Amino acid sequence: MNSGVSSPDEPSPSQEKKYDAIYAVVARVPFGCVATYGQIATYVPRCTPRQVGYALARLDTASDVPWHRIINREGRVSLPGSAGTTQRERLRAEGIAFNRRGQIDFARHGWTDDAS
DNA sequence: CCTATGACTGGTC
DNA sequence: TGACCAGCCATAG
Repeated sequence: MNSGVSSPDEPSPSQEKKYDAIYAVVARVPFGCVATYGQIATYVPRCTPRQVGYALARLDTASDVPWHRIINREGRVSLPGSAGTTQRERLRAEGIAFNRRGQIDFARHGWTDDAS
């Protein structure tokens, strides 16, 4: 029966599923490569870069998703504080190098979905 | 219900 | 390259 819960459209699972699409694309990024929020949003219909950033922000640093491979269009980490430092460390551990300005060269590590 | 903010992007100057 | 503006969706108060 009712159990006291109406659950008209159970929003909880629905939202998680939507984020799952974003995580799936992020997980598609190979080792030693990086992608931008817009790039991820491009692979997820009805999803905007804002949404991607929000989905990743809701993630945990110990998540199974390689969120550290996601950077902004400037080729730089957008995470504030220690979180950004941690991301740089991870990228560095994957063989990703930074420019003189601390930016990543997309021509060198820019991920392309040519394997789709 | 409305307003404000955010791990953003694209176009224009 | 950097600054400004508008669009986008979700979460928080």
